[in-house]
Amino acid sequence: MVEAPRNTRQRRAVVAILEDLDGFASAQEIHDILKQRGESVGLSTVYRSLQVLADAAEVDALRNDDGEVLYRQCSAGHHHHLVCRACGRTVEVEGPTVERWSDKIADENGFRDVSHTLEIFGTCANCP
Amino acid sequence: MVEAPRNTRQRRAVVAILEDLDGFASAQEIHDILKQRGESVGLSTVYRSLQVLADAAEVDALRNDDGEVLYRQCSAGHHHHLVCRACGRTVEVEGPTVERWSDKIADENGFRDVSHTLEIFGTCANCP
DNA sequence: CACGATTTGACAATGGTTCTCACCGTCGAT
DNA sequence: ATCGACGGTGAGAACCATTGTCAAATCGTG
Repeated sequence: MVEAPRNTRQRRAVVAILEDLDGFASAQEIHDILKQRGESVGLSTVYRSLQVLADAAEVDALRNDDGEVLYRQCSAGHHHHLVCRACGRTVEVEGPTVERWSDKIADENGFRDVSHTLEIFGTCANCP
Repeated sequence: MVEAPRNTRQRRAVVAILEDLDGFASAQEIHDILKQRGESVGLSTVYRSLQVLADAAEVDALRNDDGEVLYRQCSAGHHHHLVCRACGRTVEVEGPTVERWSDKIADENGFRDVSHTLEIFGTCANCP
């Protein structure tokens, strides 16, 4: 039997931020926002909470060009992201064609247990 | 007029390693291999050489799950990778459909300066 | 060869992330 | 309601890939 995670102020605060945010944000950004709101949470705790949430697939995680990990609360199910490099605004997109294509490629080359990563980056209309 | 890069022992050594290697390798791994071969090259120099090569699109770079950057000598032109999780064997693949799809998605959402990352992971026929 | 600009490399610095560990808070049991 | 075991917290240190520094070595042209 697995222990249920405890319901702490800190974890609730992190989840609340993720619910408010539109796009992807780094752990450090979330930490800063919490501080601004006066709901200070230790940086370690922010990292830990995000890891737990990501492991539970309650948030999506990806790396930007700088190698930073960004987190975002997303809808369930397999999807990809169109992410603004400047402001992090994110559009969830589906690509059934891509899924089929990647499965076919893998099959043709004798690969099994196939997964893939696909993210699209750009600058959104609101950013310079 | 841009200066041509100099032809130094160190840079030749790094390129030679990349030619020998089949799959992706990190800067640190390449540095270690150089040391083993007795062709010691400073770590900074390995990083710089790889950056230069990556900027010139002579090698491809991608990040593994741990955030390390991996490098590999690849054929010219835009392509993606089908990588074996177990042995690292890599197959270069093209996906013109995917390119068009991602451009279309980005355009429909008003994003510009679009780039994308796409890698396929699986277990190859030689691996259990 | 000589010279100047580039490159190198030992080392320090950076920065995101993880670890440590003593203290705290939660929550099931009493 | 309160207890107590144990997971959670947080300040700071540690970690580690990568980048910056700068004096000394090297390349290649004149």
